[in-house]
Amino acid sequence: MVTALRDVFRAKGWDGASLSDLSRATGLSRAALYHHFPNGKADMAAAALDDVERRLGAELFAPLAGEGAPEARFARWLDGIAAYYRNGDLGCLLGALSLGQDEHKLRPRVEDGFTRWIEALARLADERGAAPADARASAVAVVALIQGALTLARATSSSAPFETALRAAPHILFGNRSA
Amino acid sequence: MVTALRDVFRAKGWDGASLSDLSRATGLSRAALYHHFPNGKADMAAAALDDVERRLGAELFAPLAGEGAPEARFARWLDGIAAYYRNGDLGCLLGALSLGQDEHKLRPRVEDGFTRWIEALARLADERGAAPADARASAVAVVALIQGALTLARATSSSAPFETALRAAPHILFGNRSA
DNA sequence: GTCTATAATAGGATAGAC
DNA sequence: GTCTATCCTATTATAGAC
Repeated sequence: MVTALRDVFRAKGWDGASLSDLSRATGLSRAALYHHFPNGKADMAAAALDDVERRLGAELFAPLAGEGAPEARFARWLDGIAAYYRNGDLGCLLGALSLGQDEHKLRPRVEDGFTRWIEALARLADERGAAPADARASAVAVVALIQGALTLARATSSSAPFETALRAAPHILFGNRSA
Repeated sequence: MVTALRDVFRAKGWDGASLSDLSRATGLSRAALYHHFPNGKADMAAAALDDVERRLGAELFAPLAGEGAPEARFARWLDGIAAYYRNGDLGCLLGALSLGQDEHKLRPRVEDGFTRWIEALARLADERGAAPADARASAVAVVALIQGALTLARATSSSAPFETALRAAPHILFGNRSA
């Protein structure tokens, strides 16, 4: 059920995801949703964030910090990313929730999610011997690249930008970029 | 007036931008807005797209195709981009409108806008001698990078990701990346 | 051209039956 | 736990005065 909610937020964002949408996706009435999530949409989005964090943490970010060459781990991670986003057909929950509701409670969680992505990738670049500042800059660039590629994929109804971005990612994370 | 509308869409996206928001930003009543834009929000967003296309076309993309070394033109373009997005404080209209309203009339225009960005940058990489496919891939990566950096900047309330992305952009567009 | 007033609808949320 | 029914508010849109 949470995955159904999650997918609505991924596809429509905070403002676009109405209770009717969420009700339809889950097969539950609006009132029934309030039984599971007393605070309404905010609780549903929080549950979706929980689900994504738990799932991606276990399947993608744990192996990323495992053993083997950094390049090989990153390549596996990219494969996982491609699968999770279905080659660009699905959006990113963090990105979708970053627009809208100005003052809401989810903001820190979204920010935190992005920070974790960046730190995990920065560690990888760091292992390869990059200077800390360069490692972080490369990691930021890779996360931005993937986020933007999902935006382009959605806007153009094509998976091509996403695939292009994933191919470029290793060069950006590990490539020799001075300053 | 159109720039006020534009900025609301940039900040809140299609779903988040209500007529009340647009009315407040312009200082006009909702009814007065309908006088200028008979079809409501859709017309306002279209006018915002017109404004952005005209403005960026003249100030950024025309000089990009001008004379001088590609690297220098690209550097000036990046300066213009930084100014237009106020170092990441403002969002991208295309990106903001890419989420929401499933079937609406603006979709082709958003797609077209992104396509023009990509083609302009691809020409630049092409001038530098990149193979056509590589030039296009690099251009896609740069547009995605900038888009994603704006998402990160908004999510983290920091201009740092945006500035990092702009520094990385020349290496991605012109750097030696083999396939 | 802009306003006030108003309609019609959708969204968010709650009450209470089962 | 899930439903129907309901409420309140916000949103989109229109009518008509000035």
